[in-house]
Amino acid sequence: MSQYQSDLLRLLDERGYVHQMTDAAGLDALAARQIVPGYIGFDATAPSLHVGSLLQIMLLRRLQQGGHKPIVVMGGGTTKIGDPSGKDESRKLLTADAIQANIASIRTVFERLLTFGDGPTDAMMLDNDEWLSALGYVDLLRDVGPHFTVNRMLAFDSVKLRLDREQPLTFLEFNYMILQAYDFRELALRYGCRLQLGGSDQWGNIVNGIELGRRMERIELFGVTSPLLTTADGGKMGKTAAGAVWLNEDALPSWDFWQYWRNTDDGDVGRFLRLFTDLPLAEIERLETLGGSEINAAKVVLANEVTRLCRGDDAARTAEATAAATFADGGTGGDLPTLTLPADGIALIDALVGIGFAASRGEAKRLIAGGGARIGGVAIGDEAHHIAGGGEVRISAGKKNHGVLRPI
RNA sequence: GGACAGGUGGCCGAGUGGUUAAUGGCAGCAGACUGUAAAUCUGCCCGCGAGAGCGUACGCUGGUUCGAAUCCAGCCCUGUCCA
Repeated sequence: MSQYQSDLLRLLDERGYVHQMTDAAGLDALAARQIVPGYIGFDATAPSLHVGSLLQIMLLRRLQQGGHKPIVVMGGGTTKIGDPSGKDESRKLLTADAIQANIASIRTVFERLLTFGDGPTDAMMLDNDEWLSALGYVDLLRDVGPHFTVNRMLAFDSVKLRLDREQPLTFLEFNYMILQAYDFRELALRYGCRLQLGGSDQWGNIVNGIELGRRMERIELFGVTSPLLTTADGGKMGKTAAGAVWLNEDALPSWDFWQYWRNTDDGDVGRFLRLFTDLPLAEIERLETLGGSEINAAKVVLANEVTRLCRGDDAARTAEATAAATFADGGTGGDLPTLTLPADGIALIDALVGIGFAASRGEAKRLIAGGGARIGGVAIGDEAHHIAGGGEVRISAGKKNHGVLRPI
């Protein structure tokens, strides 16, 4: 396994980050010899990335830990286009202002996971709009166009999928891969970037960039892709009752974030510990051998570590304390969602909606009818139930969603 | 520009005048079992309403009809082929 020379490849390999790699020996030699600037591109379509992107961010973190320079490329320019990969619908186009606001918001998470600065291995964040916007169409066609054949572009999965499904693929989107390849070349010229990382769905795009670099500039570039992360039951990562699991705290409370990790499938625990935490491998190996219900201890460690990385120490500690109070003692912890309880009480339905456990009154009723609504741990089957005011009340929807009604 | 096919609930996909708020699958939520896991089984799954019911909904606009997702017309969008 670890016949690699470089710390970087050894690190990536032993923690399970590598799906495919171009010229492993070449990259290994390079990384052993010099600081390798490497980049990953991120979307700027929303004000926060979600856990699906965390693996990529961790790749950059490992790059830095391995003594190299991570470059975060925000797709300000490419977001104006939309990557057709893996999507079967075109994305909505965003205004420049919205994109800039998104980038600023996303940056806050990167600052927790990477060390930014001016040093040789400090991270930097760029916006590809910087060079893409300045491109002249004719120049681009002349310089880059000859290096792409439509034949090959049509063979790409991202394109083929759309065509096979008889779904529209606009020319705008078709050009995405060209611009991404151009990014790599541009980063190589500007910053000596030699490596692009990404999810396995980016393999084609990455290889394009490598080829473009070689053909236009005769630079040798490298690519590494990480495995597509699915949960043990085959689903995509990153969905909860409330929707996507956002990395930004203002998009998803840390309590919910912590809970997401706490509820990891048994079969994913070891893998996730390796990928998403800095725990030493020996420690992880010990944790993943825990059997039966003991594996819950490992899940708590996972939740704590990931929350600590993404949200900070306090967030992790509060969430853990809340979980202990809520689940182990059946009480209420500080992190639970709260709703003020008026002096004359509140209808159960309104409380469920108000605290966010039901999206509509109808949904709240169904929850009650299904036996999922609890007050102080006791299931309430009466839709018209009224919660009396006065003291603090614990309200639950199902076994996992708990909240507190607190008198004013 | 022409011919043909198509646009249905988060997604896929049935439905071609009435018992259709619309079969089925996926995703999601809840219950049982458990370990805040998985698998399995059960229920739920547009909104409002205690309820009878009401309001919205099958690309858009208008029409035919007692009654339309279903028929007609125009428009918009997509695909395939032709020019």
